[in-house]
Amino acid sequence: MPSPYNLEVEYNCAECRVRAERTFCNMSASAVQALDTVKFTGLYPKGSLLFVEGEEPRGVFILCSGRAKLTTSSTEGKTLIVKIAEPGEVLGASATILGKPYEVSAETIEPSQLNFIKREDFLKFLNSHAEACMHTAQQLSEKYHAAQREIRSLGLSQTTSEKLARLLLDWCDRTGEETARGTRIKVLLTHEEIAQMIGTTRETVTRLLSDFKRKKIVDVKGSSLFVTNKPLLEHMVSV
Amino acid sequence: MPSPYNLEVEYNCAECRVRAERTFCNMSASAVQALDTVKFTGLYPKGSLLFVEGEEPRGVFILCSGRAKLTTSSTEGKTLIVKIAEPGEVLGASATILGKPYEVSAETIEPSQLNFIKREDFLKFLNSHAEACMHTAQQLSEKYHAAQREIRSLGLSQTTSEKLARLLLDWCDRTGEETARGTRIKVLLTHEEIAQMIGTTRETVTRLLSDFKRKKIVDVKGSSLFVTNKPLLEHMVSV
DNA sequence: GCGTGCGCGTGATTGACATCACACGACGAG
DNA sequence: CTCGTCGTGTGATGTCAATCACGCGCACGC
Repeated sequence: MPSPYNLEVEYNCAECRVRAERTFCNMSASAVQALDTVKFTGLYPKGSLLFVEGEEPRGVFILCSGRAKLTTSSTEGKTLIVKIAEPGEVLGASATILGKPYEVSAETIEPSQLNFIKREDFLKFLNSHAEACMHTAQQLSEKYHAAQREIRSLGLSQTTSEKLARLLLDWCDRTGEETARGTRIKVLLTHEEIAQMIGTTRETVTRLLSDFKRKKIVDVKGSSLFVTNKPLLEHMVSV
Repeated sequence: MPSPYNLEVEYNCAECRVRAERTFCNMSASAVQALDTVKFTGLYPKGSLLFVEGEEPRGVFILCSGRAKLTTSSTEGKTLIVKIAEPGEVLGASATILGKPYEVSAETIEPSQLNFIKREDFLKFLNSHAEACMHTAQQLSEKYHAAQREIRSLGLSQTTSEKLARLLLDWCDRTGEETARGTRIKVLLTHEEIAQMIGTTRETVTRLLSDFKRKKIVDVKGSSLFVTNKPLLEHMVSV
């Protein structure tokens, strides 16, 4: 029976078919079994707030399917999208481990399946399963690497067009699909959100995209964006 | 006998007096003993390059004393100082764990004592000592948190003066010393390096500091900088 | 001593981007 | 159908900071 969100729901980690592909979940049978006893599986519609920046850590969310945006906001209401989390990522791990407030907010941008683990349970789990702890360290390392890339991008590139170019290339690598007309990426973010990803304003994104279109670098058809001249994009990205 | 760098050198982790204060090193006697057998202790003068961005990970450095700057550079030679690492931090851990190239370069900015552990030895150590793995996860969480703060600072604050203000406040918290004339911080970085920390140019840093002096927010005496009006600085920082 | 390099201070100029402002189509709710 | 809302396109204007350019003091070597 299909779920209300057209998602295959897997309530049992032990039977999850994609487990082996996931840094964290790829564990021995006994560890997975232990995981199954403490987790709470949930389906979340698009727009669900998982946790909010500054809140005390309740626990971690394992993103089984779907995607979530991690954001941080200034007191003036300006928002920065730090990262788009993909399936397999563990959200809120660092705050949970340190016992410090969540440093970002997490919100699903697609219908998503998540496994929630309470803080104490998660810590106990890590302490009793060495491999889980190792995998968590790997997850954290990956997150740290991604954060470093973000820092590079924000701090080293002076021009906004460069940041946008890098974002598009990133999307090509991550979710791009090669077609005769170039690499296709499905843009499910608004210009406003794109602006929040690269730390600029909505208007600038609109203008830059028009510019890219005029220069025949990209081509927009509905929610699809074709990157027709990837070399030129790459050339714009010095960092 | 004093070392050539006026540092107390501790070649034996088991006898290290500050071990308990360090996230990573604060381990059981047996684990510390194991650590002692695989580490290489070294004294490094100011300006030593520990590892370089892009290089294959040889292993990790535990910063026992001194400080190091972590940098990343663009192909055009522009450099960003990502972080100033303080004693107790483990450098290169994420790259070593993932087996991916170092994502930053590390260079000592003071004479420093470091313990080096080869990659295989470090991974073995983590696998055989659960608590070490846990502490590494904590270290990585802290690094990730710090990176998030950096991202906030770079991405959310539009004006450069705000970034500089935040940096100064950061230094007040970290190494500040309260005096009758305000909080004193010792600036061992050049304007150029400060610029690289907040992603701007040397000239702008000079101008902003003059500006702050004119506004009686700070006062510079040699390599000491007095923050005389901290509330005003805090007011500039909205993020 | 004198050069040489380095860190700092400032001016002039320019370009990129934020900001404000408005218009237009799409789409859902009533 | 009509009205609001939302995402998008685009112009006008101002401002902040990058860039270039130069001078100045200070330390260090020979």
